[in-house]
Amino acid sequence: MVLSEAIENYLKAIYQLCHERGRATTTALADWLEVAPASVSGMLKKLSSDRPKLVQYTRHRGVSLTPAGEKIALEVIRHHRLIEMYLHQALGYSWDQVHDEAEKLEHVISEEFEDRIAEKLGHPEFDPHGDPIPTKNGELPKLSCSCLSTMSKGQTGRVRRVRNSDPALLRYLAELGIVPDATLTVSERAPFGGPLHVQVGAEPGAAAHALGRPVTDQVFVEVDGTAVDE
Amino acid sequence: MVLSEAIENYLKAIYQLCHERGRATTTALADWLEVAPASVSGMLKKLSSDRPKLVQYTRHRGVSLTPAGEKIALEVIRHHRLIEMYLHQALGYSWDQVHDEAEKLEHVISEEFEDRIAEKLGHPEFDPHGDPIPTKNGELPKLSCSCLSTMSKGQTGRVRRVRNSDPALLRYLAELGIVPDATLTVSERAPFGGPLHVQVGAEPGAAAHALGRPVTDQVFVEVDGTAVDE
DNA sequence: ATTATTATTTAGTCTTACCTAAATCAACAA
DNA sequence: TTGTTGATTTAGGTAAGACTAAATAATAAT
Ligand SMILES: [Mn+2]
Ligand SMILES: [Mn+2]
Ligand SMILES: [Mn+2]
Ligand SMILES: [Mn+2]
Repeated sequence: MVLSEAIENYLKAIYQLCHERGRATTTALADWLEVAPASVSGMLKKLSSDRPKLVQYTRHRGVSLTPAGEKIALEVIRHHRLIEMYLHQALGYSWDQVHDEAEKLEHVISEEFEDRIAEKLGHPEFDPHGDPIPTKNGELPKLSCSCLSTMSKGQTGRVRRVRNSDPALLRYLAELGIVPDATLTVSERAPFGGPLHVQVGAEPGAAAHALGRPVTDQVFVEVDGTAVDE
Repeated sequence: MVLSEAIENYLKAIYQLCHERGRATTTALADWLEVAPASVSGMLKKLSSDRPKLVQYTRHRGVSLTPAGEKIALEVIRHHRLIEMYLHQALGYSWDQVHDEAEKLEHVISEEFEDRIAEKLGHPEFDPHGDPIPTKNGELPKLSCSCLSTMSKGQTGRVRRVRNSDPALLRYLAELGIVPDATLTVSERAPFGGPLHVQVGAEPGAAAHALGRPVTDQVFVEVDGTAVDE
């Protein structure tokens, strides 16, 4: 069963939408994949009538993945994130460059290639943006963290994940040192949705950066003292 | 101007056929690409009427590349051979595994990727089979060597290139140590197209391997003393 | 309970790249 | 010169996967 690039992208998109927004609708898929809604309808009809059944679809009611479909989606996501990590670590790509390249490569590499880069990287659990890399049997490392936008003054934490959105934003964050594993402290929080002031690094004297909501929404932090201590 | 995978494969095939057999005919292309001759006719008609013109084609008369077409063919070949080399050197693929993976990857990697792996490899001139890697401006390192089948008893030389054909044959040759840069001596030559006895390595006492014509036809050697000395 | 709006599907086309079967061309021998 | 034959092209068709425009269903507003 060899799937087209288009189908792999649909399965991946359905997976992501279901997990990030609870459900995958025709329009949301059309937006995500940058095709016309009518094209999505057509593809969903085809996918749900194909066997083995990869998606569960009822007209006007959105779509979800069957276990078989989810397995494939996770394989493609594993390819994507492993490739991103490899480009970053082994070939020196910056984290804002890796996505587009991975988007193409994910569909053409062999299992051999996947295994060898995973090996070279020491079987990483996360990609350069902090997104978890599914294992070969489709398990996802859990990561528990909260959005930087929700942190309050005085809280400290460690950056776990940055949403892989606009390359320019990623470059900006990298400049500030806001990358996975960095330590953050919220030193100030302006009222009425005003900017958040954030210190990067462990030193208490570090300069604070003022970050607006569009930025803090993209950053996820594991806040210190979240787990009960002692 | 972004070309489909199919078109890139046609251009590459036309290039290779013209250089290895003098001309590219419809049937030869159909064989090479494993499609029906009718499909080749259709594609050649399309390619030769597209602009910019990548091929020069007259019905019943074969096809050749225009300078623009040759430029693209060489870019794809550069991709292919660099990728083969990278898979071999950086990821530990054996030389019989690299071709199929490269055949897919060559169409999807970016210039960035090309540049970075070329850099990592130290801008190699040859791929794992000894095929020359075109430079970024489309120049091909020359390699002057002759087929092992044509060598006579007592001649010594250095393996330069092995035709990238059957993976099983490549594995066999690797076992014998017949890989680019190896030193060979023809110790015996049976008459009437009989096997060639070949010693691998520089030591005079090395065991000789008997190789049949189908094997020796695939191996190319730079024979010692070919150039006038003193 | 209607009406207006938005989301989604259906209908009808298009492009790319392949296929088979039938027609035609080119080259060579009789 | 005229067949014969192998190579090649044309004709007609399929399958993906996209699109636009028109129809319909679902949802929200009156
Ligand atoms: Mn993709
Ligand atoms: Mn990522
Ligand atoms: Mn190819
Ligand atoms: Mn090669």
